[in-house]
Amino acid sequence: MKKIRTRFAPSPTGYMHIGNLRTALYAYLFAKSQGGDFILRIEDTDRTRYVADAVEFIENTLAAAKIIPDEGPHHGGNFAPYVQSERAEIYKKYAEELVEKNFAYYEESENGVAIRQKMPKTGETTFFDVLHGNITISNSELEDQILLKSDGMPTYNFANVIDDHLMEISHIIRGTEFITSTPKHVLLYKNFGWEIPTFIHLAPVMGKAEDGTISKLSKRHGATSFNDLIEAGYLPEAITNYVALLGWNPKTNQEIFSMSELIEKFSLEGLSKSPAVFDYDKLDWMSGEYFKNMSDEDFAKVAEKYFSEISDDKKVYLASLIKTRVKKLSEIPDMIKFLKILPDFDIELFTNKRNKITPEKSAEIISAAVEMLEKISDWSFENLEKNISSFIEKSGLKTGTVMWPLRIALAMQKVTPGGVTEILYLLGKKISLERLNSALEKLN
RNA sequence: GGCGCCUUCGUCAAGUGGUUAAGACACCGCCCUCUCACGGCGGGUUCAAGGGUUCGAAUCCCUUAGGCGUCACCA
Repeated sequence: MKKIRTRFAPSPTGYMHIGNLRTALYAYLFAKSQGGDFILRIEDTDRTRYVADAVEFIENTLAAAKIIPDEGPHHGGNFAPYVQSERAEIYKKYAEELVEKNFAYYEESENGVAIRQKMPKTGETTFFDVLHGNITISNSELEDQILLKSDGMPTYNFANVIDDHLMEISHIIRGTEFITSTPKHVLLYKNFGWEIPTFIHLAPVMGKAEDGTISKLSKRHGATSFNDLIEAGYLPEAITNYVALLGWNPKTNQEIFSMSELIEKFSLEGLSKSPAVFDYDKLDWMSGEYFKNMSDEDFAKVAEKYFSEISDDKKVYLASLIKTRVKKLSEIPDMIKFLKILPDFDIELFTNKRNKITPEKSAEIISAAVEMLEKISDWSFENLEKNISSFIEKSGLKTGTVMWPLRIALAMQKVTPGGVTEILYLLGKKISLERLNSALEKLN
């Protein structure tokens, strides 16, 4: 059997749209699942759109997503070069061959000489697409397209055919926007007498705007590039996992997949031919699943830059509290800000109906708690827990009734990651007592 | 506008003539609980519309509507 070879052929724009990333992922997964090769090829034939370092950017992004090309600009391979601007001579040769065969012709204009493909005026062209079946388009819809521009560079429609053939690409996986230009490509393959590869045109990734309208995912929908998402604090693995399921389903109820599981389970049959809306809620959930499944140590490492104000010996402990409460890393600073800076005193917070708490009652409880806490020298979490529970027991009050005013005094906010004991431990004895005493003063 | 593609819960989706139309996210309720989370249990909401074919249609055919794409010396 012929070796499966797929390619990802982006133009170097310095931006990795999530739809492009998904295309690359599927091409990669398909090749790898079949024991084939995945090729990265840069389509930079439009010299006016040159972006510095864009090739490195693409390579780095793929690497972060764990999509590793077998061949590419910096990966080597038997079909180099993998950058189209470096292959100009090749396209020129084939374009001239087409002119000789009378399938193309020269055209003069003020820009210089270009070569156009001669399209049949009648009949129709049919090609097979794995997702859509046979697609037929009348040749009368086709124009004599430019093959070689007057600057000597090929157009996309020409270069991709030459390269896909020369690089022995077996399956072309790309977006639906190329469906209508595929007959032109097919005609080219026929003109050369080349074998036609298998086409798989993927449905686009859509975005939902605030007003509910749905359109192709774009910047108006917020973070829409892989890098935007990383910046927002999602794990690359979570993004890849989510994106893989956006348009492909494994026919089981499994949702969490490692890259190797993805490769193992991937098949073309699971690909969906209708557009899929990118759902940030579900990405959040999946991201949370990844965090929860991490060890405290690993989470602390990944959240390192957001933990900068916490002393090293407490980072892993903090991680254990945060990892079940976070969907993206960028939420961490707001969540733990109170550890460093106590929000302004607000007496309203000391009133809580459910726990039957009033500012007056709070003062009593805090005062007694301060007395108890001052005597504690072993400020470990376990010891704090022990002392606090016996303190509550002796008081005859309900746990919530005692904890509420303490939490408010310590954090000055109703919601905290972790309970009062956790906060006491994180804050340390000195600061804890300072905050408690300060609240007491203001309450009296 | 021509041509092409698409259409099952709000979203991702299973489903290929006979099912109570899975599952997940989100949402709601309950339990757990010192707050918020986590975890557990439960709930509502779906076959775009209209015609056929058939004993029987989400599944097959036709029409309509809507969405998207494409008509470049961009990719």
